[in-house]
Amino acid sequence: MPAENPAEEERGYHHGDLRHALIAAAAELIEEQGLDAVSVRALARRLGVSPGAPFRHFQSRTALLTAVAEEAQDRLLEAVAQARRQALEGDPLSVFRSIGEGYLRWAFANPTHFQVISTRAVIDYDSPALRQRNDALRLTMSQLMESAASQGHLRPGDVENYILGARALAYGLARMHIDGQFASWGVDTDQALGASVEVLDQFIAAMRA
Amino acid sequence: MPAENPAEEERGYHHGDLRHALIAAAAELIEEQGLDAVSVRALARRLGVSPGAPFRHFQSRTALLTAVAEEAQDRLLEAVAQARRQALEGDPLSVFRSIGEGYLRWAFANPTHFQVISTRAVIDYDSPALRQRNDALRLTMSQLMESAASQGHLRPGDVENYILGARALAYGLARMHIDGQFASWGVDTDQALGASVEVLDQFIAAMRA
DNA sequence: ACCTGAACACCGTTCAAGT
DNA sequence: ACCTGAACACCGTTCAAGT
Repeated sequence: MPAENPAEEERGYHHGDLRHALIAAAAELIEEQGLDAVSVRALARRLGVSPGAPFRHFQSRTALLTAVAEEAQDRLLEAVAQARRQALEGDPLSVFRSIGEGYLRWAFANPTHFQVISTRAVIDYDSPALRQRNDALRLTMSQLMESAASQGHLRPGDVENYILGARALAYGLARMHIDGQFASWGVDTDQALGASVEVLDQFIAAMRA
Repeated sequence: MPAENPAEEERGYHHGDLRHALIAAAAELIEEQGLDAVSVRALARRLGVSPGAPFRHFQSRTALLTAVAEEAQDRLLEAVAQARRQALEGDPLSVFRSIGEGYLRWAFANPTHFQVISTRAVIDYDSPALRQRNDALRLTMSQLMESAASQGHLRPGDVENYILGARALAYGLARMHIDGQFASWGVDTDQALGASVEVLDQFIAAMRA
């Protein structure tokens, strides 16, 4: 974070923090017009630099989108962490439920960013940063499940399967939303989040001992 | 299916069934090199026609890929139907489990085609053909769940939530695979199908009364 | 009826040359 | 150190003109 922070408005900035400006502009464009609209050239145009300039800061379009994904994943994990803090009172399984709901709320509120995080082929999955953050979430889920199991709150069955299943359930619901599949499921777009949370609730209830 | 069926090999076919040839070539290219490699121009080159020729048969690249998706969805539904036939003996919930396994097996065996079916932005989701086939699968799931419920095999809870949840679970597992997320889950690619079927098993067991 | 081939407005990426 | 601007090899799509 250097001291320079030139006004992006009006004309006339040709230097400055192009790297971060690119990430921010990409995040904006994704929100406004979807992933496909994010071309390196369009970003360069938006920031008033030449088509080749972004490549001083990112190896490729994929590398740029990976940086966007890392930022988005940070916000997702923040949302999950906040959901966890607000749910301190309950037993492990209801905390688990709360972080699932936080995950779903964020994904439904930020569909295109969720898409960037989750879609391979658009980002570089070998990114250590992405992997670390993903591991952090998995660890949180594991700990909650393990303590639910050791406190006898969990139905018989392999704990790893419950963790992976819960993750796949939330991931599936979020992707069904961004892939536009709730419509063909008889669920209106504005009811999709509510329906998803209900589903999550019921499946976690089914996991209880 | 017209009588003409010119040899695609060697040189020299400029007419023929270009429409179906395009769909077949697209399916091949998807399998060989992934979705991104499927450009209209590359297909035209492969079939020895000019860049504009495909547009006599499809409005757009999206329309072409939608046709590919319809074919792929047919094969997926066939796989599911076959799984159902082979599982006639059991109670409704174990039939349900079998079609889930059939779904997963197909998705894991045909990842790029599953991607084409499921990814909006690449195909036209308003396609009536796609919607009809999707409805057919949903109806099958509904019937099995309803009869499981009426025979008292199902745990208390809203039946619709179980159906949507089961679908989201299978969809999520399949998409986690094509999105390359099992690696960061500590599951090798060649174990992903087995792990997914186990998860499905355990969740269906949890739904039992 | 179907196809060609040129054209238009885009891409991602590279690289000499400028400051 | 960072950026420009031209260049290369691609796209999807349109459309007159050919057969």
